Amino acid sequence: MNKKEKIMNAAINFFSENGFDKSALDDIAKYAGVGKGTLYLYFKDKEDIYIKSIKYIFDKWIEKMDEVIKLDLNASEKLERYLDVNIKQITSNMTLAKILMREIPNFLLKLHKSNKMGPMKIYKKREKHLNMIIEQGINSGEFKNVNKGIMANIIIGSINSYVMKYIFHSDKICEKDFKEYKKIILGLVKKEVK
Amino acid sequence: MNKKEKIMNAAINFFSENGFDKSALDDIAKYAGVGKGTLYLYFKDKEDIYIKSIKYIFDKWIEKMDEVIKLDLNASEKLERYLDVNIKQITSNMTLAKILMREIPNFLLKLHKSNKMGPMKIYKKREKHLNMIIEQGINSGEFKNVNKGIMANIIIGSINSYVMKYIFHSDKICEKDFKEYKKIILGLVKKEVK
Amino acid sequence: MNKKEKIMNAAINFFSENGFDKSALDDIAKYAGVGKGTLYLYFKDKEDIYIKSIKYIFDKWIEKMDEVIKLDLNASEKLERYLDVNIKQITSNMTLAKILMREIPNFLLKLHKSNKMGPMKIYKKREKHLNMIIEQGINSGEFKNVNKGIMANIIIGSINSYVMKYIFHSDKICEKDFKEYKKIILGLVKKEVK
Amino acid sequence: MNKKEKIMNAAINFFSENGFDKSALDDIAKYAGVGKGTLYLYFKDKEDIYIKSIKYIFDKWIEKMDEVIKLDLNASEKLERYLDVNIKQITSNMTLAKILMREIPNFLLKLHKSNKMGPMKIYKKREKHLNMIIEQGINSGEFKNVNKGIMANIIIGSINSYVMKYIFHSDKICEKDFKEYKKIILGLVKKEVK
DNA sequence: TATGAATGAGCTTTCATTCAT
DNA sequence: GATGAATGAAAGCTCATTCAT
Repeated sequence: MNKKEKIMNAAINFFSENGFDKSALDDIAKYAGVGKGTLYLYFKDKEDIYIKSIKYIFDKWIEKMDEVIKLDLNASEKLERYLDVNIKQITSNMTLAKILMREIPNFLLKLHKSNKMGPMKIYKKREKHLNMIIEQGINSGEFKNVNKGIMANIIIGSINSYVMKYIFHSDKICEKDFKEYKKIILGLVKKEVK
Repeated sequence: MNKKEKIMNAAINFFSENGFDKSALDDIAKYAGVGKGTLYLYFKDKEDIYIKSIKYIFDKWIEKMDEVIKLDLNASEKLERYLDVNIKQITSNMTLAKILMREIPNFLLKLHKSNKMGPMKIYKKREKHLNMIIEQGINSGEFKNVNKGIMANIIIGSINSYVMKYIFHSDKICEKDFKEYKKIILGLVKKEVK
Repeated sequence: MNKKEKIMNAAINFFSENGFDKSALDDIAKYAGVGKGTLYLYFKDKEDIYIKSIKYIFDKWIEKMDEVIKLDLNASEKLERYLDVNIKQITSNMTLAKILMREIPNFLLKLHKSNKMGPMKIYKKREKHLNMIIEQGINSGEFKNVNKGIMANIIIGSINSYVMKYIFHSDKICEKDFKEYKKIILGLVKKEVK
Repeated sequence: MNKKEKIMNAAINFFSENGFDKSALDDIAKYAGVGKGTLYLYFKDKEDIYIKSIKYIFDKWIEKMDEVIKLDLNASEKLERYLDVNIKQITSNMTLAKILMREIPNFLLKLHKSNKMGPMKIYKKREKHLNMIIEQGINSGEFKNVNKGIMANIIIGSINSYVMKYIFHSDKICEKDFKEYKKIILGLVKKEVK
């Protein structure tokens, strides 16, 4: 892991735990094992560390999702795997969960305010992925002819809800619940079998 | 409007726009038309203003939702009205939308950290409401026998997704989209008609 | 002395001794007997403290010069008194001397760079004063018909030179020297007596 | 130009424009085309670069003045040429002008504070030169029997005033003004002709 | 000899909180 | 109750200097 990555890892650690303003560069530097001045060799300022770090962890996550999309599976299997990757990944990693829940909205509003919506495209990835899966399912006749955009948003929203639940009741989330959840989501899109 | 309310209104205004840390008590006091010291007569500290203000706006919103719940309607009509109240209210009020999107998660994580989960019950209200509506639908035979908890979460998540979309593309959100959205949500729970 | 003046006095003390950048607001606040934050109640930022403080001491000095100008004296006497006020005042006050020597040029270049030349008019006061005295002398027939502007500049330059000498050899500057100096300056402008 | 000179040239460039504290060694090294560490092979620290650079440009300038002193001219011609060298040189080179106006005083106070007055002798050169010219004039009967030291200081001061005027009103300074100025300075020392 | 990545002391500035009035 | 002047801890950021290469 090079120095830039060390810094981003440290940053993510504090940002996810305390949010942007309550995270001190002093702590991030110490945790990363570098001098405070070193941060400024790799990043322009605190916001730059924040944005690049969020994007960094997001990109790693998106990679995993992209892999699923490329698999040679039918739409139902793919959607199931996709939910696995999303929920399992997130709920096995409190940091990612907190980022998703608090920092992403904060991050988007920040970008929105400063008109730097470029990086926001990372956020649209999930929407795009789900659109692709649903389209595949419709074309292959597996899925009902639902409105892709709206359905994608419903699924994303449900993932987020699930994550939020996890953060506050992580003990009560179990494999059985998750199976039930997946079954319902699949039920939303799959054609009824007579 | 008494002084405490004036302060909370001012607070909401800044918190929703700039978040907790970027909102200055100086501005809040000025906007509320009271002295800075006065804030401390009504609230313990900044966080107390934050928590009470979020709760305040939330409660007013919950009241509206409670009204719907009490109406003498069948489950489908009630769910539709409930979505109306949620989406219409939120998307006609950017402040509320931003609170929902950014401050609520932040707020919950804050409470979670400081072990003051008491106020969090306000957040469970929507879950409870939806549970009630779905239960009514199931009992009356209108709705399929879905898992209430999971379905409630899916619906809440979809509302949140919808709000986020609104914040970033408020121009593109139209009545037609909303109708389609409602039809789909209702489709999730209603029994098929032969 | 009110708080703003206390701060400016403290500021002048450090700025004259160490220059702008080597003067710490921490020290200025401590010396002034106020909290660091208090500086920002009375001034916008460090540069504002600097500019206002320089202007402050300059203005007090200009007042003294203005008094001389208003005296009912002939031009020779007035010029002599003017040199007294300039040299005596400066050389009895190392702070003023250092301000004149280092901070004023620095100050002017700063203003020049930031295009805020408004306050520079304070610097033109001496030029104006001398122009007035010389004009009076010419009109009354006491002085030769010299070029006022150039002569005023020569006199100002000579004062500055004198001050610089003082800073580095304050021990060697004596009353006798000063008398000689004044005689020469007066000799530059006064008509020869047959 | 060797590396040391390259560095001093770069240094002068920044010091004259921004002063000591606002000039970054980073920029100086880059401008000089050497590594930042290299600065420390040739100089002890930033102040050393500053002092040696000022001295360097000063020495080059003094050389020019020395040449005039050595010329086989009468005192009046020499003084005129001396003013030419001073004013023309300075006012054709904003860098030199700014050094003279701001950095020299700063430089001298710095040296004075750290008791390293050795290099200050460079500053006395002009005084010495003028003393020599005036002495020559007095001895040859061209000049009045003025106090050399004081007269030298008056002339130096007038040059400085002239330079300051130039920096702020460089457009308005013209050949005609300069001629008038020289005539007056010469008038100060030359014997009246019946 | 030459480098530039790395450092951390030191700076300015902000702002929640206090308290005398 | 109501105020706002005063505070100082805490933060982000800069940059002269070092040192492994």
